[in-house]
Amino acid sequence: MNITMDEAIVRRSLHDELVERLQRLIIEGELTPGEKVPEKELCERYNVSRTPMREALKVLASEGLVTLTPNRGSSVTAVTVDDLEEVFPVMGALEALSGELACEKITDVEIAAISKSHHEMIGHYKAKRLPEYFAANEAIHTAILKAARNDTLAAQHRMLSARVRRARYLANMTRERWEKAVAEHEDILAALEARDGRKLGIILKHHLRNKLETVSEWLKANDRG
Amino acid sequence: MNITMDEAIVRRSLHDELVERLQRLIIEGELTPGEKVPEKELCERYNVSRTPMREALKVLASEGLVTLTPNRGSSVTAVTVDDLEEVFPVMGALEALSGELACEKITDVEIAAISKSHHEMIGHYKAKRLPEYFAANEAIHTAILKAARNDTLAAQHRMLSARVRRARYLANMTRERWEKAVAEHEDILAALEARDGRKLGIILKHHLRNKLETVSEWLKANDRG
DNA sequence: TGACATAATTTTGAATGCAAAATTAAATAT
DNA sequence: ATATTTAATTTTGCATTCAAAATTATGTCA
Repeated sequence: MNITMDEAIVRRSLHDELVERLQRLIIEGELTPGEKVPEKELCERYNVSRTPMREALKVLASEGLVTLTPNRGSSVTAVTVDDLEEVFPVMGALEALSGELACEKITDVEIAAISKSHHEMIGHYKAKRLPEYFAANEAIHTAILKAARNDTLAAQHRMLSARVRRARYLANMTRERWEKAVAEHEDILAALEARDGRKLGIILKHHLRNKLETVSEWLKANDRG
Repeated sequence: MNITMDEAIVRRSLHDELVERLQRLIIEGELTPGEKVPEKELCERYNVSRTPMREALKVLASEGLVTLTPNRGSSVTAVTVDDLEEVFPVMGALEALSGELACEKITDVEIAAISKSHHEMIGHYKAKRLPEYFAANEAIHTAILKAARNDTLAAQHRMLSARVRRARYLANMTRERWEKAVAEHEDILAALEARDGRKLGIILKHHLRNKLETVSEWLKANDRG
């Protein structure tokens, strides 16, 4: 066998592991939208048989990352502007809810941690370190979601965010947008510290809408879909 | 073979068909919460092999209807009060959004259809025909969701509603609650006809909260969770 | 008899095998 | 040469098989 085994899987159920790995491949763009999923190739790469691979693909399909066409396999779902305009309102509703719930339940310790991430993020912004900025940003949103203490909410959000994260990776922000996003984050932290759930919900929804605009402008410019 | 074949499947992909059938089994309570899913039995019943059955179970697991435990198979996820209290806020947010979007996009024809269902529902209420009432009720909510023109939203809602519908089946309403629900439906129709999205969103969220109370009271009374 | 160990059985997870469908390649006719 | 069959190949969906893990049954000894 002439296969590189260095990516072979060891722990827990294969299909579960595969779901995660394929998700990453799609989100990070190694598998590009519209492309047919090379089932056989992936099986060889991860050194698994088709059974767990196909199980994983079924799960990804139910999450909307992959599209199954009867008798002709699976392809990576394309991210179109239309698609994003569907997903974002739903995510917006979920984020708003997460903000409201978080304010009810968040602890001082958690707020402190978010505040820390926030200031780190500002530092990365000022130094124009985009990847680190993104990481801190994501940490904040994840922390808010976690503070909402609702696994169902978190799961739904995670599913949708997988569908758009890919797009977010590609679209880079203009100077003004970035500035605006940072300003919004100041409001987010303030609302959180004031435990003003309604306000936080509204801000998060707006914040997301701005992201949508960034991304969908980019998509329209670099049309492919 | 000593198996009744009358439930055997013919059309489209087996796993897809199975997802639907198992969902029904769970929602309608033939498979009860906590119970281990009798994989082999179900395979025989539907006359399929374990491969598509397991694919279907993986999908249901990602939707939260069943729980997979490594090396010891799948069991029907139990609906506890805690669980419901997680799911309902999320559904509430989605329903509110569906109300808002529906008001923006709904056609006069669709409103007329909903109005018709509404009046039928009132008829069933007055005649105390509970099952027919439920059916008309569901038709209305489905129509609103459809009018929102957002497949992502519909899909998310459908997933969550599967998790609670089962509970709704069991819990029957008191006279006052029923009356209240009908009154709320008058408001729903009115907001829809006025195309007042914000208002409809709020009403739908309240409406759902009342449902939660009905169901969770029942669950607490008949505790099994 | 009851606690523990050991063997038989069942269940589970995943690989392999096989037939039908789809795709590609080759061949024939126009 | 181009369109149209026809044949070969690949891919897909599902059944079957197999090994490992878990469960149950049986046996042993205090």
